[in-house]
Amino acid sequence: MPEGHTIHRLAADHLSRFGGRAVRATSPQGKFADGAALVDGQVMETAEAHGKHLFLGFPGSTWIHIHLGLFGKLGFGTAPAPPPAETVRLRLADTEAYADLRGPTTCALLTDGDKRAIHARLGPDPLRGDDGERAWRRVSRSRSSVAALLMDQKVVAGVGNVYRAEVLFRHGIDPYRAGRDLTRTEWDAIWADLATLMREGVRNNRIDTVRPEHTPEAMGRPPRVDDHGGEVYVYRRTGMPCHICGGEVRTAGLAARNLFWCPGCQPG
DNA sequence: GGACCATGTCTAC
DNA sequence: TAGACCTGGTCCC
Repeated sequence: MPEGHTIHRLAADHLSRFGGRAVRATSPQGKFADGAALVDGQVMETAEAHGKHLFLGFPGSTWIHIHLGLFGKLGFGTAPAPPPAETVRLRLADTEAYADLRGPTTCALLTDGDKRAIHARLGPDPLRGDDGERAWRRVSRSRSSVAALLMDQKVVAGVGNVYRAEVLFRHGIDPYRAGRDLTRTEWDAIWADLATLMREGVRNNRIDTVRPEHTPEAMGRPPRVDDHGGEVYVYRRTGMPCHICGGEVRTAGLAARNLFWCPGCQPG
């Protein structure tokens, strides 16, 4: 269940295992059989990510485009690969390693032109070294809530429900505030923080957002591990006390997703 | 074994 | 905004 940091990590993982090497490609599940046959035996030349989209590059300007969606997973293993499960959409393998893709929203072949079109409809990505200027132009003109804007991939590519909730908490911003009511200073701080948090997410392969001074050890409280593997302030902590003010963390539906925030620390 | 939920996105109404 | 879609983990019977 991936946000942008996971996809950038996966791009790097593909490059380190398969970059410059010929790979066998198969689709045990069958839904990508034609695509797999076309790249089978080809050299993986590059791998890159933009937001939550992963692109694996093969000769002849041919790309495998992968979007994991909510359920998709990519798992790596060491050769020899075991018989694949029936749900594996795509298996890439060489003599050293294999990668199994399951449950993606998208796994398709693209031309260069197709790929450019995807980049064009995505907003700037903090993990691609983009600056926040283009995003600010949209945010500062929008009546939509900052919570909705952060999840809009045309505005910012790569942010998902966890980073949205956490970055707004870290900056004390009410998720329902309209984008056009943010100050430039607030937006710049959010953008810079996203870049820092997401880079750390790539490095650690998990989302941690709690500042050192707010860890349980620093605050003299019992240790805790949030059930998605990282340390967070509000994500999926509904009804629990806020680490900072002790008030109750709240949740609400916003555009078919769960929004989490602390009304005490993020006043409207 | 079944219901339900999830870090996502698209489409139809 | 509701429903669809792709999978797997957890909880409850």
